[in-house]
Amino acid sequence: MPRRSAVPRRVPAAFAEHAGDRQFATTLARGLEILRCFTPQQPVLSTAELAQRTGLPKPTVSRFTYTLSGMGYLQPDLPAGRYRLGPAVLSLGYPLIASFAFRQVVRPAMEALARQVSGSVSLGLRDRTNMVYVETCRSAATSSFQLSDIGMTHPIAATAIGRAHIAGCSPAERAALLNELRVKTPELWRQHAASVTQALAAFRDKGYCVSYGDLRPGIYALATPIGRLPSRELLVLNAVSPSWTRRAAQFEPTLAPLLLRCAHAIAAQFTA
Amino acid sequence: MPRRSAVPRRVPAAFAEHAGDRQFATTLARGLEILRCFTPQQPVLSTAELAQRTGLPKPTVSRFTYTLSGMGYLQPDLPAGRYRLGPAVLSLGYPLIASFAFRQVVRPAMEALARQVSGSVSLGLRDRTNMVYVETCRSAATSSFQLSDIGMTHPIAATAIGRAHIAGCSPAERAALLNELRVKTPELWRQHAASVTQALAAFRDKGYCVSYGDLRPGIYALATPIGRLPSRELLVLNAVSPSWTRRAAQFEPTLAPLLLRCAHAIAAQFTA
DNA sequence: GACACCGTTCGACTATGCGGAACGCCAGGA
DNA sequence: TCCTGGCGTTCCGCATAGTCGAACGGTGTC
Repeated sequence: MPRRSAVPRRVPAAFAEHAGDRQFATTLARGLEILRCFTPQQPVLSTAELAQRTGLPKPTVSRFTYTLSGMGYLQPDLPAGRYRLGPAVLSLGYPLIASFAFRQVVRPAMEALARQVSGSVSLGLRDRTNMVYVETCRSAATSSFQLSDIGMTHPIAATAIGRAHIAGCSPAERAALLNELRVKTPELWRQHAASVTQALAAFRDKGYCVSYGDLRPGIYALATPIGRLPSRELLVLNAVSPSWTRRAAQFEPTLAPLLLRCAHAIAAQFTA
Repeated sequence: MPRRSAVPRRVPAAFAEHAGDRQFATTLARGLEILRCFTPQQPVLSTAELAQRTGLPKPTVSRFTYTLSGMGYLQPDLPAGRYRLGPAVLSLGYPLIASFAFRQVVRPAMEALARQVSGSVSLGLRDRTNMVYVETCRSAATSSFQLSDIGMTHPIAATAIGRAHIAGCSPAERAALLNELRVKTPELWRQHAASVTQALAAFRDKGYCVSYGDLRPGIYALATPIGRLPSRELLVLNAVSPSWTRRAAQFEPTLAPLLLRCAHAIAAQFTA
């Protein structure tokens, strides 16, 4: 009688919120979660590793890797049973990235700023509680600790670019966003709520936001909102630089004017 | 008594080949097919349009858009019931694009070539029967007919970059690839088989491949293979330019040396 | 050669996804 | 104001597509 049917489906923690949501296509979400497991640090993953990261049983992972490989989103790697992302994942983003025609135009200004700050300079958009880079320029000397590049994401609350986004929102948007951060990322919110409040106050005076190693120790960043795309999304510019810990006091005075000048240049080319 | 159960699941043509394949996760594949419907020309799609393009019934599409929106891959657009790609689609490609560190290094050489040819210059990798751009540079004056950019795909058989890929393959790889093209894209193969054969012969003499408007009338292109990435994938360089129809005879003599010089420069930085 | 680990295959079970039909909404026209 | 047509979502019974424990085969190690 202890009917085996009681085996509860091992729901990955990430989708707990959708339990009982008949509208939510679990299989689709789980499959996409496979693709999300890969990182620059772990570009090749085995079935067992994917199973561990997603919380799915091995046979399920196996079926997904089979399907995703067939569609080009994964590529089998040697030794057998290991997978890398396939070039097809880039083609998913193409229609979106092609709609950002301004990227070509503003690159020189961003490259110049990247050289000036000896770091990386990016344009980002919001995705739920994250900022996603849609364009990135790096100075030749950038330490390759974590490579900034198109598609990189950072939590809004913990970063200068995220705080600048909040600052650039309308009051209504801002209220909704802050609430979303509080509810959906309580841990990050607890850590950074104070810095966020402070950043918003500072923004009113100075026109930019900062992060002094909030995401990663020793990495300092500045950011400022630029304007709205035709699709109404808010575009934000940042400049990130390591190695200012020894002269922290010089960081803002030196770089903030450069950032703001670049932002204005970009905004000008925008409306033009 | 005409039991309704006979209702055959309306299988989208794209997955006909997987009918009865228990290993293939149809729901995942269908959901991803939704994302593939978007193009630069049609960046916003309604439920009805998605249903039409995928061949799926409206309620199914609705469930997928709900799921994909929740995950950030789609963004609801106004008026209600319309969708755009969300920034999260870019984050799927990040781990892959970050692994192409060479992009930063070779950009200047590519930009120079793009200016020289008054067109676009790209680096591409193979995805099944297509080439996918992993980096693109455009001259300022590029006619924006179809915007080359990261993630853009082109069929192998119909393009210079695809033919150059074939030329750069080992004999065993080439045999397998040509067979795959014949089987999986019979229509394209029929149209371009002769040009492919010709291109391979020409490659042995000259070291590059051409396409004189094979994909789109009036668009001429050159391409040459560069070398293997650490992951063993073959990297290929192309240069595309419109507006040479009036001086077709000048196209190759003028641009081919520039392309080859750029390719060698890139290859050098590679092995270094 | 035994063992440990891993990835895939098998198969029974049923929860999950499916999709026709109904519903509610909105815009345009009479 | 009331139709009408088109669209997107919701509903809900059905059965199929997904699930996952267990078994299997392959590989590397001691």
